[in-house]
Amino acid sequence: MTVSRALRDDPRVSPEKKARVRTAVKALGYSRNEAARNLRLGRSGGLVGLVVTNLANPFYSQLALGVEAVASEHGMRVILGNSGEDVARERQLVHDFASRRLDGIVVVPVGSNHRHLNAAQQTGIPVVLAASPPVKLLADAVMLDDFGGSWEATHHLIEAGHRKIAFLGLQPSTWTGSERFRGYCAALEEAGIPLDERIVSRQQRDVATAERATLEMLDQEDPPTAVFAANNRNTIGAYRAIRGRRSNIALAGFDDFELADMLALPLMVVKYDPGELGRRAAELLCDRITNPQPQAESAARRIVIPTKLVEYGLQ
Amino acid sequence: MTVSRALRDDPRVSPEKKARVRTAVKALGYSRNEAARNLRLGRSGGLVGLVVTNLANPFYSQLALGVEAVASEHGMRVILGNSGEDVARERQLVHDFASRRLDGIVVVPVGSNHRHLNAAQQTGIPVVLAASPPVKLLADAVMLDDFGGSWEATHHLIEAGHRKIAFLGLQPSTWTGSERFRGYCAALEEAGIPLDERIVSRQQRDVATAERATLEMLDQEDPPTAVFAANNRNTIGAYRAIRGRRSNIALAGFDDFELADMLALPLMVVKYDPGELGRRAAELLCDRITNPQPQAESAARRIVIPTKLVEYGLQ
DNA sequence: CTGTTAGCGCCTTCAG
DNA sequence: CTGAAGGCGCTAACAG
Repeated sequence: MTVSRALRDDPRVSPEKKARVRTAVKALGYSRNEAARNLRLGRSGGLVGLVVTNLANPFYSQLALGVEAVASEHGMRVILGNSGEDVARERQLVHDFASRRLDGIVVVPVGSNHRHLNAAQQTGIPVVLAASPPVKLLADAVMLDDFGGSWEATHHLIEAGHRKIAFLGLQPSTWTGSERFRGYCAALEEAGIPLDERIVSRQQRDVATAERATLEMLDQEDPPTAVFAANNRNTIGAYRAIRGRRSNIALAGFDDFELADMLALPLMVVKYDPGELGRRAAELLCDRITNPQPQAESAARRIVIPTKLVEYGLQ
Repeated sequence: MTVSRALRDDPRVSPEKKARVRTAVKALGYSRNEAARNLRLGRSGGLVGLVVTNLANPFYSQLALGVEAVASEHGMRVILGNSGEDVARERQLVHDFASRRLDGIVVVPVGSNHRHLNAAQQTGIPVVLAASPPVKLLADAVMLDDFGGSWEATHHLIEAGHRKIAFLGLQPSTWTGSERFRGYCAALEEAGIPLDERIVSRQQRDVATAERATLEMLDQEDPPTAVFAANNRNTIGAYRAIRGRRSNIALAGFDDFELADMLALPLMVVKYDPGELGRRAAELLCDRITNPQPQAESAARRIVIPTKLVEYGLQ
């Protein structure tokens, strides 16, 4: 008992006894069981969970770095979960995090069904979404200007004279997949260009499939003169295809990426700071953790990270 | 009690009752407190710590992904710590992990002083090093063939006729910084080429400084005809410099990276799988966790990941 | 098949 | 200033 008190620096223990405790602790190699302590104190160990779909994608690793940085500033650590684009795995991770009684969770959701997040939230754990707004859920979220960025890039291609602009995208069921396509469609519509389904492909999740999809389009009898790719995987896949075919059609893509400015063909990207996405999400989360409020009373917050169109010239 | 049993799938509970429990659990949003469970079972929370220097570098994010994957297979989660190349922060992270009683720690150490790891190990937590061997420490480690890879790349440049080959590297105090330089030196020595300190620069940790260092070399009166860069940051920095100057000197670098094969100048890289590094490290760690042995009795294990020289042609 | 007892390591509360 | 009692949420071992 006295040791317990000494270790947490209780003023009721005399300084000399504290010193004796310290030396004994060091000699015996004792260290307090934080898990038991936290159980008794009814609090969790200063841990936040982070669920991303694919850490190998620089977008997510930069986001993770941002979350880690802010969490660290608040004295918290981050538990990492990689869902690998698998909804079941995401659900499992969130459930695991909830039963570990983490202090909060940041999720970049795979799909559009967020019921499993609801369950976690019900247990009193704050949840913040990144890159996608909550569905049937009252939760804070940090998002990108998906629509605006896509619209701007497509609009720019149109202004440059293109009328046959292909779209390479993520699955329509995802928020970003849908919003970025919507931005593309809106820009076409404003210019009076009808949507041509033959040059729209929306199922690519990696570079290889994006490259294949682009090659198929290039091989059509009436190929596009430009491509808008909805994320960095699609942009890089499209670049590989275009470059491989020695084609010189224009390319624009959502997401900036390393070496984008050093490629052999000009490229336009919708740029933003993925780290900022992570930082803002972690800030919202830490705020919820330190100022817990009844869900009903406080409205869910939304933060939108702006995007910027950047043109990389010929290197 | 019955719920407790049902949840852990005890055969003594009837299937139909289990079903009732499941629905009730779902309805109430209950989830078992893993901390309390672990406390009772006398085991720790199934968490391993991972300390990396910079998650924004794809090398580390791929490594982290590998660690996460293997840890997951073993039913463990990963706590992430980004040291940001700061030794003090690394020490702090390791100490924090130790007092949280994690089941194990994977560290990519910043410096060459590993005393703080010793302290963690003393508390009975297995430690595995990645990318660098332990110093004054009995611990498992997974490493790259730093020397061999660097030797091979430099040797290849020499065989191509180069005699003035610059070296761009990490700080000499780090293991990789030292080993990769040693490989470079050995290849030069075998070819009877004296080391020219004017074209050796060993302090670059990021792309910007690497680019600057390369530019300085290119501006020398007797510039190198080739560059060997000791990691992906230096290679990309060197590429930017060379391309920016419209120079066409040869470039080789340790680490493969995305789009390396799509650049406008040919490039040679020392390729290996960073994910494999993480996976093997996590495997060693999980083995230590499941088969705990007195330190003294079991020798520290070493795994070396092979490298392969790859030439990317002109795109 | 289900309930009771006891205790994991710690801390709060109340006596000494 | 220090100790004893009780309990955080869970489960192994033993009844019933």
